[in-house]
Amino acid sequence: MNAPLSERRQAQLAALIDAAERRIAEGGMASLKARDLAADIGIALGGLYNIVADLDELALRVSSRTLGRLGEALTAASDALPLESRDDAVNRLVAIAHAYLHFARDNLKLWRTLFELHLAEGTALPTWAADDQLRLFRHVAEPLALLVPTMDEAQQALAARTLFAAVHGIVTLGLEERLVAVPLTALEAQIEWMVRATCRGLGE
Amino acid sequence: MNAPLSERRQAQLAALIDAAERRIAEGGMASLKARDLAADIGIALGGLYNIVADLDELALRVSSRTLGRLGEALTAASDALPLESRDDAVNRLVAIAHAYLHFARDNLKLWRTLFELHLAEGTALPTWAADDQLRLFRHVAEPLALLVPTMDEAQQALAARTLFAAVHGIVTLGLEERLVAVPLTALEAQIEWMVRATCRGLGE
DNA sequence: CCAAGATTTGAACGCCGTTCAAGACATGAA
DNA sequence: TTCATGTCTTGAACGGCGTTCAAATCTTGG
Repeated sequence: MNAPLSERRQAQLAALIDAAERRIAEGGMASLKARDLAADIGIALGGLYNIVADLDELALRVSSRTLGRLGEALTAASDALPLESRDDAVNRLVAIAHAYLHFARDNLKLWRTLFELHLAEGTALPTWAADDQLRLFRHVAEPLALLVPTMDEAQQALAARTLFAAVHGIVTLGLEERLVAVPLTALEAQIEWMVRATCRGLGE
Repeated sequence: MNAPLSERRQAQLAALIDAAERRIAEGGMASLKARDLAADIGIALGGLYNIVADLDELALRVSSRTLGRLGEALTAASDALPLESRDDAVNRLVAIAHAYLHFARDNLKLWRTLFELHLAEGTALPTWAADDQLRLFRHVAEPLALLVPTMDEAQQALAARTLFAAVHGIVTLGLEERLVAVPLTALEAQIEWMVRATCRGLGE
């Protein structure tokens, strides 16, 4: 075992993130235990802190990976559709919203940890993590721009954010199993209804 | 100190919830520590578990109180407005949404703990807690019923839930300080825009 | 082959929620 | 009043957690 240091570290980091991702997918963020992870990748307990500053950083790295996969899912949903007419734009927004719902459902625990990261009060999140978030909004902003060409860019960004947030809220409550369960198809219908209504409202 | 047991217990429970509420309002759910709370109300550490089964139950009781206050805030916002025409109904929905935003902002940490309760996998939440949630949806359902009188009750309930969820999502992302800050007035405008657009969409 | 530096190790620390044997206390009968 | 009995309260102790750091182990250039 004598690969160059940095390479070895890189491999250890990747293995660690893999293990953490598996653990979170299985049992949520609450099951991210230092001792388990160290055992998973075959190092001593203290060794974790040579790879990663603390478990929060690790959760953040897993989240970044999850955000990446989410972005791919939204891209796949977008690219399948044309974007020429206003109708196309609306259909794309619906498709993106549906893709968001399905990603959240298929990656429930990982998706939830995206919003359970509580960075220690003072510290801001790394720029690479913030960038991932902005990329998501852009998925929405692109078709939206076609619907409201008169808005300036800041307004468009804000509108995209709002639409994203609304869909996010519906998905969040819809997948919250401590409330009355809503069938997936009903959830899809509600999301579509709400996106179309909002788009209609945009024109006025 | 010789009040009847149940009375004494009731007082201890109230004091405990008070202390927990103060702690959460100050530092979020993460600062709900058994030893601090025991000191706050002047009992021994172990004594907590005579009053409450565990800290989760305590967080739930604080949340119930918070939901109660939220309900009052929404009621106050509703009662200030007439409810006769369709326009009245829309205005009420906007007012309720705005009241929700302001409550969340003014009670940030307490409001957030409403959604951070992670009951141990298997156990369902007590009925008294579930009822509080349904009461909230009813605030939205009442004016909504006036807008869509043709829907049956189940459909109306679902629509109310969806509208509530959409507003909730906008508020959640809007108050998330790890993203770009959005001014309060902009948030209000976005919420109003989205509620009105949705209402317009309802008619079609 | 060795010395010096880098890396890994796991025992130990401090903090946490929760438990439970032991002590303090109240109550009613004698 | 005195004591026995049942109830409530106490805080030391337990097991588990994230994190640290002196010591052990490896790696490497001379």
